[in-house]
Parts: sequence; structure tokens; C-alpha cells
Amino acid sequence: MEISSRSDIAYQALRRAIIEQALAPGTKLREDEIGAHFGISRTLVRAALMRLSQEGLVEIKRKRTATVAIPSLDEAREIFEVRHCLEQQIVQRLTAHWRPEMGETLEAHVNEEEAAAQRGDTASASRLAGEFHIVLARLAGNALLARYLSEVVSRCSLILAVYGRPHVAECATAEHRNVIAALRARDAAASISIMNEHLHAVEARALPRPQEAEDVRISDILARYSTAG
Amino acid sequence: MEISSRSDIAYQALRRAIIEQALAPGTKLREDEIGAHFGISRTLVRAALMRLSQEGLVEIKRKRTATVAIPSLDEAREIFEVRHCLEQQIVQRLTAHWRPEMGETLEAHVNEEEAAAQRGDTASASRLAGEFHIVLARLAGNALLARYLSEVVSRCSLILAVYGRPHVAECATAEHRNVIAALRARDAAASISIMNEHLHAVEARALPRPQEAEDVRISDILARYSTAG
DNA sequence: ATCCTAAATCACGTATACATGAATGGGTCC
DNA sequence: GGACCCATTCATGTATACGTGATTTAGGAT
Repeated sequence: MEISSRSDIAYQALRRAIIEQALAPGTKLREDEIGAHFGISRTLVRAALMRLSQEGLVEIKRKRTATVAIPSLDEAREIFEVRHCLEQQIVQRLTAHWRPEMGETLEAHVNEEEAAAQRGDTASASRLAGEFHIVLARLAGNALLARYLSEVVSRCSLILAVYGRPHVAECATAEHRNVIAALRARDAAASISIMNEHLHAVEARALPRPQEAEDVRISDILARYSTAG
Repeated sequence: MEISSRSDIAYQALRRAIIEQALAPGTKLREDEIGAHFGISRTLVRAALMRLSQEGLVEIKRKRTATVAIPSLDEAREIFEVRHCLEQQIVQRLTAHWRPEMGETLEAHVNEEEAAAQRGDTASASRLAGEFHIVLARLAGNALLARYLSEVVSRCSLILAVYGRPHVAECATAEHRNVIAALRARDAAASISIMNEHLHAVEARALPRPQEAEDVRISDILARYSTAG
């Protein structure tokens, strides 16, 4: 049976391309072009784009070509705040209903992250780093929590693409192993604290420090380019 | 300028009808029928239905007429859990950034709830009771948090429709006033505790007690009907 | 060279057509 | 009388057509 409509194929492909930063924020997503690529009509492309738009990965404005979303700094901070809140709940659930095989699953995933990082596949490494949190969410056993977290983690990739320093690989495997260790100990307080630490590290890699952000002015940037450029 | 496409009109109307329980869970939503009512084509109706489906208010299955969603008990519990988590964050933000005029806004809203309840307009009263929490979320100043909460609160109306006792008006105005009072005192711990209490009360009205749910068996129900029916 | 304007092109918004898979009703057989 | 099967009807899945607003390009004036 044909499980997924061809609209889903376009949706999945676009989503992944955006998350892996193959499609940079701001990139135009023309319906015709995408439809031609997948061999589907604009009708189905629009459905995929609308879905991505609801998830905050694509921006759709009336009568304008859709683009990969460019989250503002304010949105970025909002996203991270919600993420903190959701991940805390997830960790709480995990320590409450921990089962040893969860540790195996997580361990296996981190190994994949490490492998991707070691072979220099930064796109996959970033994606897998994000997916680690989605695996956590699924294991926590609340589908809605997992859906929201998945959405929020995807948008963090966008934030990293816009505000993160270039070439900063996620390099989070060590931190992920710490999280697993804390969960295995089933110590809720410690797990939450370690997760919070990790999330702050992720946020620090993705966002400029607050005072930096406020200091940056267009004239400063232009000044840099007028002396040496 | 024509701000909202006509698809939005259908979306808004359907959403409100579902939330006010004018459209009961399980009701069929035929594209032709809806399109004819609003004077739009199926294309636009589909867009509205897809959006509602992503919010969990409508169920869409391939090649089947869309229906108003019927949340399962498991989903219902998941929804309430996420709601707890989000509302806690909202209350935390509110006590941190409290401004006196927020109290006025909230007070005015509760007055509306009360007015609707007193004139016997239970549909509006329920909707306004839910919207109280959405107003809180907006005042908290995190748009994403507000969006998720709005989605979750809408789905609570569905849960109430499916599992709540009939004719149970929400009657939450007193509890809402307690929340406002706690926020005004800017005591985060007390506010969170009062909000948790309120949410548990809401949940108790919407869901059967856990042991009840497990005890209910089809044979029990049939037994009732074979003696007296 | 720059800016403004007008025409042409492009991309989206929406309706509609046609194909296909579900639902329904009538008729037949046991 | 009830259950099964086929034909019909209905509702959705998808492509396409056409109108309109956005965008780009070419040309001319300053």
C-alpha cells in the first residue's frame, strides 16, 4: 500500500535539506521548481510548504515566493526557552520510567553521531545531534511532547545556520554521553541539571552572547569592510 | 487590503465551532459541503482542514472524509501533561515581568466569562474560560509558548466534549480570580501552585478518574442496559 | 550614470476537471 | 429473513487552467 502521498516525500526532503543547512535561510522555494524536481504538481508542493510553514521552517507570505525561514533573535530566544521547558519535562519522565534498554538505544545513537563527526560529515553530524534529543523525547512516551520538541529542535538548526559561527560543528557527543549517564542513575535532579547545562551550551554555540548582539550595528559591520575590503 | 484569505475564514469558523462544541467530535466535515457554505472551492477548504488537522482538532485519513477529532484517553492525558508544563512556564514568566495593567486585562476577561455564564451562554462561557489561559500566554510575551498553549487548550475543549459529564459548565471564574490574585502578589511559587491546582480541577472535570476509566468495560455498560432498558 | 516608468514575464491564488478509491443501495441466493 | 455481491453514487486525490499581483527588464529622461 502506498503509505505516504508524494506530498510527504517533498515535505521530508525539504525538511531534511533545511535542517542539514543544504538550503540556507532565505533561500527561495518556488512551487514550480520543486514540483518539477519531484514530478508532482504545485498542489502537492503547496501542501508540503504549508506544513513546513506551520512548523516555522518556511515563511509564506501572500503572493510571495516561499523562503526558508530566517528566525529573528527574539524568536530564537523564544524557541530556546520553550525547548528548555519541554526537555525538562522529558528528562523528568525518563528518570521516572527508565528502562535499561533505553540506555542501549541512546548509546547506539551517540555512536552514530560520533562516527559521522569522525568521518567529517558535518551535515549528518548536526542532524544526528539534534535527533538525539528527538530520540529522548520519543522514549519519554508522550507523543505530543515529542512532536513539539521535534519542531523546536528543527528550528534550532535554522538558528544555528543564521547566528552560529561558521564551521562550528555541534560536537555534542561528550555532553550527550553525560546525559545518558545521569539518566541511567535515575537521579531526576542531576539529570535535569546536566540537561540544562547541555542546552545552555547548545544555545551558546548557536546565539551570539546577549551583549554582543546588542552591540552589533550595521555601521560597525560596514566599517570592517571599508578599511580592508 | 484583504488581510485574510477566504481559507482563513473557513478555518476560523470551523475552529470556533469545534471549540464551542457546536461540531461534536466525530462529525463528518465534507469538503464540498463546507466549500458551498462559505462560497469557496475545495482547494481552500482543504487548506483549512489540513491546518486544523495539524493542530489536532480534525482527523484526516487518506481518501476518507475528514472528521472532528476524537482524542483517545491516552492522548488526553498527554495533552494535559504538556499543558501543565507550558502553563508553569507561563506563570513563571508572568511573575517575573509583571505589570499592573496585566491585572486589569485579566480582570476584564474574567468579567466577560462571568457575564456569559450568568446569561446562560455556556458555549461562550467555555470558550472564554479557555481563552483566559490564552490571554495569560500572550501576556507572558513568548509567542511560541502562546501558540503551543493555544493549541493545547483548544484540544482540551475536545477532551471535555468527549469525556466530560454533559452540562458541566466550566465555572472556572473563581479559580481564575485566584490565579490573578497570586500573580499580582508576584509570588512565583504560590502562583505556580495555584495554577497547578486549577489545572488539576480542569482535568478532573474533563476526564474520568483514572480508576473509573480502567474499570469501565463494555460488558458493564451492556449490563446496565439489559436490566432496565 | 542614475532614477523613473512601462511592458513583459514570472509566480502565486483559486477554481475546476478528471481519475480513483470508498460508501451505499438493490437484488439475488441460500 | 438475512447475508453476500455488484452497480451506482459519492467524496477525495491530483493536475491543470486562468486570472492577478509581484518582479524584473528595457528604455528614456534628467
